[in-house]
Amino acid sequence: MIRLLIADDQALVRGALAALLQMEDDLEVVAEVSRGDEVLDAARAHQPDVALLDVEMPGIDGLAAARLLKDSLPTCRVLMVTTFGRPGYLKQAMAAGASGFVVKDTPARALADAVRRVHQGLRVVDPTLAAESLAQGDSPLTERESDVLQAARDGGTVADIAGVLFLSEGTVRNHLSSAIGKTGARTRAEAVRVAVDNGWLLPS
Amino acid sequence: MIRLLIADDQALVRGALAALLQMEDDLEVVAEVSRGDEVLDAARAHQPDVALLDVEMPGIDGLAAARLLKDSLPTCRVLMVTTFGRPGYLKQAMAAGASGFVVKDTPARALADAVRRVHQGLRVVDPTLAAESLAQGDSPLTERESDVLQAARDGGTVADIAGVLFLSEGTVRNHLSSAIGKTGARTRAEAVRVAVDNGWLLPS
DNA sequence: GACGACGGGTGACACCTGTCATGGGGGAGT
DNA sequence: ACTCCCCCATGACAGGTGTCACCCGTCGTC
Repeated sequence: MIRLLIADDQALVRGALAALLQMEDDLEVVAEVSRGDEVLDAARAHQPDVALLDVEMPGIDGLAAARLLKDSLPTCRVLMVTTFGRPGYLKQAMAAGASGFVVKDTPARALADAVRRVHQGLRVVDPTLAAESLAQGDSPLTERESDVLQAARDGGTVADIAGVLFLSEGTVRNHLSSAIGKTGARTRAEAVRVAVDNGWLLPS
Repeated sequence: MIRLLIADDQALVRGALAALLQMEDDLEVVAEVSRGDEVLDAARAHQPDVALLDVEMPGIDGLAAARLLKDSLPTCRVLMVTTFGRPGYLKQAMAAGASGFVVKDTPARALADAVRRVHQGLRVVDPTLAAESLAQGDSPLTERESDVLQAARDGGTVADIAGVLFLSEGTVRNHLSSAIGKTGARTRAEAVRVAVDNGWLLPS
């Protein structure tokens, strides 16, 4: 019996996923949580063998949750199950200690197999996503450039960003200009879009 | 036996949803599709009593699919099941002839009930969402303003937008300015964010 | 030690944006 | 007819934005 923990903020998806996996004879869902910051406590209480984590979650995101989980319960394998196949997420997930990375657009039967493979200690990665991830490489953005883009996400002005990050407006403009150049964009908004699509920015 | 059609682009969610509903004795999933433009054909072939449609789908979005479905198979009830609780989506869904609107963040047990209620001819609407929808009212944007915001979504310049919409740059700026004023934003990007959050723009 | 990459800053400049005034044309309601 | 609203357009203007050159200090590396 493989003991499972499921973390997803959408109750319907979470329940449906549980129903799907519960149908397998060798799988058993022992815990369900809806927030990233509930993962650790639930895992400690129910000692799952495999944790299925969504990336987008309230509280803390799935990647941070995976890190905490790996720190606290090293024997528990982590399988990321996410909506968006952003290549950057895969890298971050693997760096966070995840054993697998599956997009929600995979055949339903494959999930149970993925869970079993992960439980055996194998790595499971969506092949097309892995190719994309390797093809494009790491994020070209420096930490500060990412911060600035992150702050520019909801459409604030340079002054707003400077206020949030406690920077001079000129510095913000410089970082933005650099980020725009590196992303191949021609506008700040375009640069944000590119960075988000590639998973170079934090989730949420 | 209530015959169901499930339309969702994420294979995992679709399968899991089917598994969840299949567990009910009075429900039967007769068709699953992953694209909006496959809904009509599948419905004609399998004659479902209730169609569960996601809003975000490749091909055509769930709202357009609901319209087609209502035109072609009036006896088939439509229940929208979506990720994002954008108040504007609810209005559009109801206008498209949907009988119900459920967010994916509802308890799993409630879905089967919703399906049964819809099948009986009742309307099912998320209460908190209905309140929001009523509170904020319709989109204040004119058609052209929505078009311009839609075109501005991926961060293009005024010239780009003007090129796509075959408008003068000045006109684009005017529409943008008007949209910014109506949304209470202070930047084009902010206006886009507000409009998207409220469901005033088309999905995708 | 020299070098380069990064973070932070300033100043200047061309260009883009957002706003406003103003105009014309068309459709809907009174 | 008159009014109101929407759409399209033009011109002008202040302010925001993107780019560049140049500066400093720090840190890791060769």
